[in-house]
Amino acid sequence: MNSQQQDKFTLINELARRRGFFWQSYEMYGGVSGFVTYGFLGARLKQNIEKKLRELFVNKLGIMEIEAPIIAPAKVFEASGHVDHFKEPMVECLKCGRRFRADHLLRESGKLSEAEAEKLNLKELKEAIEGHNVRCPECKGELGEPKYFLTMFKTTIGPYSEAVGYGRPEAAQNIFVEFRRLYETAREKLPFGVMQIGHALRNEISPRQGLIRLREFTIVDIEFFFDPEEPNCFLLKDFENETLRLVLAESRLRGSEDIIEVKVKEALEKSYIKVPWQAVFMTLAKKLLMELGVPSEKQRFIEKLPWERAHYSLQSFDQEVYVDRWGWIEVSGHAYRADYDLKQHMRFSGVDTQVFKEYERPVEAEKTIVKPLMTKLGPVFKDEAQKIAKMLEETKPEEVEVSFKEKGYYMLGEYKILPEHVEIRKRKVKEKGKRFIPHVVEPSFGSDRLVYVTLEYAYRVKEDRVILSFPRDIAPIQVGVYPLVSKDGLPEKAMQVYKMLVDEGFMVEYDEAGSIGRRYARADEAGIPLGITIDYETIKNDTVTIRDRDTWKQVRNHINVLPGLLHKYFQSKINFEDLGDLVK
RNA sequence: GCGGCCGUAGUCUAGCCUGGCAGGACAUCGGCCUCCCGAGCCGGCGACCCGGGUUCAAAUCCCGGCGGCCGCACCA
Repeated sequence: MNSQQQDKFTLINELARRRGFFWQSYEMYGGVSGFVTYGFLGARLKQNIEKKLRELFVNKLGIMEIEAPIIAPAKVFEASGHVDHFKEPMVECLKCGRRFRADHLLRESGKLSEAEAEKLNLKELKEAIEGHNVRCPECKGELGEPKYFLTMFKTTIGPYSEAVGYGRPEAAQNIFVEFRRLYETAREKLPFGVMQIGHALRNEISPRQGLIRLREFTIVDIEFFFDPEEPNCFLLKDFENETLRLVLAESRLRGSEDIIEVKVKEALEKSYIKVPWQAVFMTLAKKLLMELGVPSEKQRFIEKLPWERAHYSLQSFDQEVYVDRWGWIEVSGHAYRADYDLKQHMRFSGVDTQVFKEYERPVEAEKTIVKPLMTKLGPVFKDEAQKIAKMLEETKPEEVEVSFKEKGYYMLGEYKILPEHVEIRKRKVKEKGKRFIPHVVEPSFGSDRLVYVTLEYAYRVKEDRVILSFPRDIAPIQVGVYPLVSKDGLPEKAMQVYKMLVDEGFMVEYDEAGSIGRRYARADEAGIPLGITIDYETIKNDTVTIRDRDTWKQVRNHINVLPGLLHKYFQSKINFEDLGDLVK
């Protein structure tokens, strides 16, 4: 195969394996799809990309970063809805053992529409398969019981099989389950954001797109909490004139994927994007990708259709980047999760996830209070009285009052509460504030996908040589140091320069193997932005040449000004031409 | 998960049809040479995806598995 005919995905995967950016894990045992190991260059590239995310969100926006376990007890993902939603119905042929998506068989057999088939539960699927006499499409054998294939990794915690745990399919839930403590740490003020960068696990049925779809991958989840009654974003004025390229759900429903280019301000005025904070995060995501080397015209935000959205989301945009092989692929998702998750965890755990917000001025209001009379509840409900009292406190008093008036009793779950069990009081109160569950917008990045698109957009071919033109602030190695030839004291001098730059905190590589041209070529392929060459002039006057990876131009300057200039260069405060006098 | 194609050093590949010592190129390492872009010379390391079968003998033929690519499906 000729390298010119291959697509960039293939070229990048080959280069990645050869130069040690990443490769498929467990090759020794035949390899397992969906798992990847980053080598020296790739691990550092990924760290540098994540460092940029931290600079952007943690340093500049004050979002708090946490690090929490990958394994969670089953309850967490039961509450979050993942146990119910993160699964596909499968059915196995009793004769040949092949497995199929149960709903797809029904759809393909022409008996049901896509929407109908998707709604069925296991029992209904079984009945539909039997009722329509659907058989194995391969061998016409009889089909067994439909079963769900759970796409979360399941395990047990400790030695007891009943202690079920799941590998997290997203890093978000850690933030929701720790909400109370995080809110306290944020000094009980809204809005505030929490970020987690970590591994997530999804047992994909058939992943085979390299870094694009993995079973274990790094996810960057940010949960940004705000008061739904005050959704305005104090950063909006900095971003309202930025443009976003959107593909709206309404136009997708009309069968068009046209991209509209709108200013953030307009997107909010026209309600294309429901929450201002979400628009701001989308803008930041766009800028981030540009800094990783993806031009804005190769990016778009596509609004998910209602049935494409995750179960927790009210509005979702996927940030997509155009790549050579697959066209548009998702690099980040922006979901408006509202109060879904905190509400669910409050329901399942019984822990109050509401926040209290003080009004500027107290509001006078008449309040109905249902006070449980323990002397009455105790004898009737015995040891359940405590629990009932607590449940009554969480019930809306008005509901109880209305029910007493209409029916003479109130059903609290399975408990029948009579008027004599409680005291209903009206009281004028000064409301000092309100209690509510914060809403949340979630920007979520796939770290591995960011690495991939960075590689693809850095990939260039110049005079038949491969160059990885990484933006200078994420290059895994910053500087190469080379003696022009390995004799006459040049290597010794080069080692001095190498050590000085290492001491200055740069990522430096020393190389004296082979011809100088070969070393430059190797460095270009590893994406090293600058090459410093020690030649015979260095011996005379302590000057070196500095070579630019992308243009192959060289400048010359004194060794002792290198540290200061290089620091400025890597902070993008000066350009290559400012590093010295142009050679030739 | 289904169908088609495929699997030989780090990479690309010859050999497979017709069974008989697995060869080359690039990369890499050591040496020589070398005053700025994968130069040259000498030398070294390094491979038949795994398992089973047929056979005196399997990279080669057969079966199964694993993995890859393409298409379908999936991607909450």
